[in-house]
Amino acid sequence: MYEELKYWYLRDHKLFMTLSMSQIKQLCIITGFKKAKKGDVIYFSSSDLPRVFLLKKGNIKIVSVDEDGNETIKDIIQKGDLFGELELDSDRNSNEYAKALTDDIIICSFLMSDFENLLLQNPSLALSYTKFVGLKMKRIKNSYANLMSKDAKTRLLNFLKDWAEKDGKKVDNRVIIENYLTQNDIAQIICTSRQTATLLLNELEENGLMHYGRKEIIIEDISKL
Amino acid sequence: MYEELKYWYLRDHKLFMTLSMSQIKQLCIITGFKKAKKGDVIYFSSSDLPRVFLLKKGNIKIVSVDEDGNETIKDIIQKGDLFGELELDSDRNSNEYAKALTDDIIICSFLMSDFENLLLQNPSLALSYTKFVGLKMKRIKNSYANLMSKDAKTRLLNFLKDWAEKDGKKVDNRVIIENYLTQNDIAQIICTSRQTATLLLNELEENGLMHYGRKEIIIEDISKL
DNA sequence: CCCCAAATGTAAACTACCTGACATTTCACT
DNA sequence: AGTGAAATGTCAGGTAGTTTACATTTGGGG
Repeated sequence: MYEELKYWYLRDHKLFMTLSMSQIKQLCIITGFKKAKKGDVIYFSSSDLPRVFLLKKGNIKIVSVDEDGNETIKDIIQKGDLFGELELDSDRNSNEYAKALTDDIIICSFLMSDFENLLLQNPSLALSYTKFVGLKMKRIKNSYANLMSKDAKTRLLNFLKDWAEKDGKKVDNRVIIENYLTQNDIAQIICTSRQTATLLLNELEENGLMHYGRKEIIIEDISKL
Repeated sequence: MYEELKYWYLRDHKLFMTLSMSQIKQLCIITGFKKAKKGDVIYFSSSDLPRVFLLKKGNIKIVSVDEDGNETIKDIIQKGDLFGELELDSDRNSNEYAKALTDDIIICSFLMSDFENLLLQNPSLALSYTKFVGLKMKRIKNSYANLMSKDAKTRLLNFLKDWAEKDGKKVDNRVIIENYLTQNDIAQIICTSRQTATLLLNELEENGLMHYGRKEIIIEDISKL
């Protein structure tokens, strides 16, 4: 039954819905089933075989450290997201690691080579996957354009709107987001200093546009952001 | 013979090398064969069916215009590059256009729907294509990290090294690049103002590290950049 | 060959943001 | 219940880079 559960976790993802049970079993996910809790550093053991990961529950951030020791948040992964070597082209020299942002993390994983084989046998899956990667690329390109040309305030606003849409519970125009990010995290995501982020958040608060709390974020009127 | 030429242009690309001639013909490239010269604005007729493009000769830039009218260079496309709706997911609302940077541009194109069908019939092509898109994504991610955390000077240096590697003729440590970018273009690519770019380029010139000319760029010692 | 628009050069004023340096608050854990 | 580390709040000083505003040079088209 426990075994079955693992397969189910994969099957549950819309990318894999069209696969038969035997095909899912091919992905040989036996070794790839992990739990973690808040603050845990999760992976990128460069010794290991390259893998693709699927986050079933919780939220994690992908952090990369450059030669100067600067930490950059590369990505926020949410429930249902695939991550890891999506490029299907492993170069493990990148200095990245993942960190759990919430308790109760569940991650499935499978070997890239198994996944590639499956793609070869299943063209429509390959096409879906290609579109999926493409979509991801499009998102990156957008946030990219956003970061470059706008000032910190606009970037924060855009990020909040984005977050609210992806993760918030909306009642009329009031949105409540379960918060798993510190102000420092937010600052890193929108590429500014912690101080500036704090300043801007407080400014929004004074204007009655939102409330930042450690547990949740309340946006009074999303349309006014 | 002219017809044959078109097929050849496609076949010549390593992504399509494994295809049979009949498969290539499936791509129905008849309508997609364009020439252009410097300064020409090339495409993104949103009325048209979504296409994938292949640049056979020359250099072009993809420019996007945001609501404030700011122009951002999204990409520089070089000979052999695929571009356009690589995401296989057309949303044509984006305000993008392509502009020829050199004379003597040759572009092939094919319909996305044809391409998708081909991918479905040819899983190994699908896999190659996915890897190809993945690689592109990785590059974008890198330049992204680069742009955010470094100052303008470092960004310029990185761009120059990159350019030299992709496009330069190297003799020992001396690299000559055929220049198709104005200083303004360079400024936009590294996300700074034209003035700053000019300043930095002249600084490099004074230090004897490189020479910027409208026709060519000479880097005296690439290892010293 | 000349002209003009585009590309390049230069400089001062201004500003958004970063850095560093704290004080204060919160919350997880003993 | 208390405490220490992490998160948040606040402020002054410094600066990289933008903006504005012009002057100069270049090269392609008539």
